[in-house]
Amino acid sequence: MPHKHRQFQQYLIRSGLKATRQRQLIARAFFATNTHISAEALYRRVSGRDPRIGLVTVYRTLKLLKEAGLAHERQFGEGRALFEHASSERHHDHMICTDCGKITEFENCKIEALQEQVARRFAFTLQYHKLELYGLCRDCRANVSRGAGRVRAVAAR
Amino acid sequence: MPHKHRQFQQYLIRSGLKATRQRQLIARAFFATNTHISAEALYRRVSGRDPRIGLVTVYRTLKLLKEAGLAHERQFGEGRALFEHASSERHHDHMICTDCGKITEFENCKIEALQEQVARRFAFTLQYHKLELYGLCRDCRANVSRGAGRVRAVAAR
DNA sequence: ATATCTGCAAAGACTTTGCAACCGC
DNA sequence: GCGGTTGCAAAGTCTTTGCAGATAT
Repeated sequence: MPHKHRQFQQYLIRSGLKATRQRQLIARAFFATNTHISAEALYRRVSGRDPRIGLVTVYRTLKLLKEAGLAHERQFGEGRALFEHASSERHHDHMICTDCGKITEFENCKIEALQEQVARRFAFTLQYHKLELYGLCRDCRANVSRGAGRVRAVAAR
Repeated sequence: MPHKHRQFQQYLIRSGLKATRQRQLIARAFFATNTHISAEALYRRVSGRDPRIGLVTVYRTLKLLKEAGLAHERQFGEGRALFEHASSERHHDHMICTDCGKITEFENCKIEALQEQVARRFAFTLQYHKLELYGLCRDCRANVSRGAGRVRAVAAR
């Protein structure tokens, strides 16, 4: 997807910033992911291609990607932040497996409408919301019910 | 409310732990709050009564309160954790003012039912969820529309 | 050429842990 | 007295910042 990468380049130019080798590499690695990724995990990926890149630069580039509107930062109650593509996708919420850590996205208009309703009742001006469902994903549920020796499949972190 | 305090005492005894002066003071101060409070803020409150108490002891006592089922720890995307009474209250969600930080609790069965429905559709076994609505509370909304020089009323932190 | 970047190390915010002195029971 | 506790300091985790040398335009 060179499209997002071009958007990033344009953002850099527009802002008088430089399209350095590191930024290109980090942005490309980020756009190549299709799930939520931590700064640390992204750092490990780019380290494979250029071991001299620092974790700090990854943090700084993720910040730029957010400013460019190309990345969202999410806090799922664990310590660290996870980043996902922003692009043109619509709003969505998350379902997080407490066993393997897998994150699934979903959206539900009815829930959103009810949220608006609740806010109205409290004379609250809704700006944004966060809805996270925690539980066992299909696979982990199967493993548990099978009583299998669960291997905690830790996702790329 | 000496009731919760007694529950805590009983939990300590049952667990072979000691009801020290510090624990009693911290628990009492916690039960005396009626809102969400950070470890730091609670520490400042007990410091007023006994300046020799350490922040570490506050953290440790909050952990005990959680284990006793008397406190819940919440992460609202900011850095630090906030603690609230658990007691016998039913599940509820939160509405957080992005201006003054005020936290309002609410519950809505219809939303909960829809969450179950979403989970079912993904063959996901729901364990718990987190729903947070962010926006302007009634007061801050009024201030903004009035164009008043907003004073960011920072809650006890 | 020069203003921006990088990477290191260090700092910062929040929370936990190691340890010697201390104190309920 | 014994074993749990405290408070200090130190460590740990995640993220940001200061700075001298490096680099894009």
